[in-house]
Amino acid sequence: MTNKPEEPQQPTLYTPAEVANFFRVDPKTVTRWARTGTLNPVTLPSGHRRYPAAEIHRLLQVGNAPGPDGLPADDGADVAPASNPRANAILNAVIRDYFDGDATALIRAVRDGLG
Amino acid sequence: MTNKPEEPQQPTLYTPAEVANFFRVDPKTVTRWARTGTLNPVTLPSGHRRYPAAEIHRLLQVGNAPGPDGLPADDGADVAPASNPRANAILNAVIRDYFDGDATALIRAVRDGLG
DNA sequence: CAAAAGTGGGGTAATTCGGGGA
DNA sequence: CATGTCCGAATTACCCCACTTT
Repeated sequence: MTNKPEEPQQPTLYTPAEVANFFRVDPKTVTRWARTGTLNPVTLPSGHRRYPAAEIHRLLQVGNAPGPDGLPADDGADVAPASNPRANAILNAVIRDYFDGDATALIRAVRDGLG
Repeated sequence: MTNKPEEPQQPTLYTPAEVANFFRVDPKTVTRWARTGTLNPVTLPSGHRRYPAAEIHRLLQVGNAPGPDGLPADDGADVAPASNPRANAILNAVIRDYFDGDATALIRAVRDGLG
C-alpha cells in the first residue's frame, strides 16, 4: 500500500456506533433511519452497514436534524390531493414489505395495482 | 507493496489493508470474507491474498456514493439493485409529505425522479 | 543477516442485526 | 409515529504469535 495511487485513508465511512454518537441516539435508531431511507449506507456482505461521511455531515448541519421530516421535499410539485383509499392501502403494504429491500418493487407494485 | 507498478497487472489487485479501508472494516474481516467465500482473491504462493478490483467494486457499489477521495467512481454501470439511493430519498420524502393525503403524488414523483 | 511492516491463524470481547414489545 | 430497551444469533474488532516480504 505504499505505491497504490488510490487509498482512502480518511474514514469516509462511519460505523453505526459512530453515527449514533454523533446524533446522540441509540444505534438502533440509526438502523431505523437506514431502513426508512433517511440514510443510505453501504451494506456489507454480512448485512452490517457503514454510513458515508458525506451523508452524515449533511444531516448534522444545523437545521437539518434527522427528524421525521429531515428529508428535503425538493419536488415541491403541487400534487393533486386525491385521497385514494385503495391506493393508500396498496402502497402502504408494499412500502412496509418491500421498500427497504427494493424501491423498484414499490414502483412496479404501484403501477400494477393502480394502473 | 509486493509488486511494482511496472509489473503489467491487467486487473488491479488490492491488498487486504486497502480492501479493509474501502469497507471501513478490520483487515481480518476481509480475510474472513475470503475464507467464507464472500470474496475470491488471488492467492500468492506465500498464502497471502490479493483482491481483484472488480470484486471489490461490485460489493462496494451497493447503495454507496463514494466521495471525491473515495475511489471507485463507479463505472456507470448503474444497475438498479436492491437499493437505489436517489429513489430512496425521493420516495421517502414524498411518502412522508404526501402519502397521507394523496398516493398519486408518490407515483408522479417516482416517474419524474426515476424516469 | 537483521529489522520493520504486512498478513495469516486463532481466540475472546464488543458490535450489530433482527424481531418483538414497552 | 418515532425512539429506547431486551433478547438471541451472527458478525466484527482487538489481542496474541508465526511467517513472508521488503
